[in-house]
Amino acid sequence: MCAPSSYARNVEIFGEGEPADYIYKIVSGCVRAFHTFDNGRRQLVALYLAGDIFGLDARDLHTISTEATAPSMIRVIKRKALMVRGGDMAMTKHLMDLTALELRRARSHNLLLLKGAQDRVVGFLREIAQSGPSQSEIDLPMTRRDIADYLGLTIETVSRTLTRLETGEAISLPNPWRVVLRDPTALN
Amino acid sequence: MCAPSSYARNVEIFGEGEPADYIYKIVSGCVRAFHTFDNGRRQLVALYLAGDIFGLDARDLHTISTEATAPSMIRVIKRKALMVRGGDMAMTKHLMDLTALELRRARSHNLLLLKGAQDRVVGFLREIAQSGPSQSEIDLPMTRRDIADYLGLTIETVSRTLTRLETGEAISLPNPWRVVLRDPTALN
DNA sequence: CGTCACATTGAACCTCTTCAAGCGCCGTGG
DNA sequence: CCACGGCGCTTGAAGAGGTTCAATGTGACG
Repeated sequence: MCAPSSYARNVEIFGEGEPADYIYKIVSGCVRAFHTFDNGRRQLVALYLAGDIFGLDARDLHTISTEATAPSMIRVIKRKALMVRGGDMAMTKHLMDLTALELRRARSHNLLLLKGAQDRVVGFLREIAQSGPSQSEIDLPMTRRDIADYLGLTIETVSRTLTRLETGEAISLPNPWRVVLRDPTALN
Repeated sequence: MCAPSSYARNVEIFGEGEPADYIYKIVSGCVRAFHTFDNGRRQLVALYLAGDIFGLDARDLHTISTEATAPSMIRVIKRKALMVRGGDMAMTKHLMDLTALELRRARSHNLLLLKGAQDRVVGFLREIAQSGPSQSEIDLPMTRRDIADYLGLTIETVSRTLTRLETGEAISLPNPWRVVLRDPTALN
């Protein structure tokens, strides 16, 4: 459709309240989707990785903001180019499936938010592992704050939980942005 | 489309894994949508009231179960009747808007789950108040367990929070299924 | 080499959960 | 008609898990 654009770390892709004229597909990198509260706190509602499509939540105005959490390549696609007059039914149906998928993801995220801190972190790791190329070597293209805001925890709890998993021989942390799953079954 | 059917309390409307051939519109009553875990615990992902439409989350198989929390009248509509061959674009677009709305609701529910117990209960009351006819008199067509499972709390905490709101003069509880908002502004 | 952003670690506090008991309502059956 | 039993709600006290506040550690970049 359109050549991918590149976004630097912490650069906004779209903001809450802006018209939703485009949808986005991540070629590489990572994007956070979040709400900002009055008190300055923010809550991530989703973390998108390579291959993910986002921007489908809105009817006409975006209800969330999005930023790159790491240098990213993102394909920007005009909505109107897809919903052509006369209607390509197959494409419309595909868009609806994608929205329904997004809904299921949001709900599975809900389930995660009701568990204890350890289960949340483990669930997060599984999530990221699935999206990545390797099942055992994960890299985290986001900060602890992003993870914490995504899981509804504090950065301290996330950090503590990761080190506890490491001392429990389940994972190892060569550096803060790299996780190696020692024993895939140990994440239970 | 079809005359509304009636469902008694705790009767299943559709179950996880069943084919998603229909969508549903509530005429009156209340429906819980939930996951059940291995340990028997369940988590409500949504509570639907009169006027709400549900069953849109699935591509082909339902990922959640639904039951009436109270005697309900529900209109059942065949999916195929809407997605007619050749395609009524306006209707398809409408379905997509509804799915996107559902996504936004799921996300706003996410936000609720990250707050303290009092904020969750208050948020829940506002939610129900908006769907009801009166802004100040709410009736709760579901049990404390439903509310607790919806908010990710225990029934004890829900109960305690409600009585604390009552002693704090914000609401009054003539009986367990009726809430009167004394001071709408006091819910802040 | 110093600074800044991010991550880690520790200790006190607070909220919600857990376990347990008691209450009120309503339908069933003697 | 009244007694009983079940179900749902309320209330209390002890315990666990996360948050908060504070200090330290570490790598990247000018």
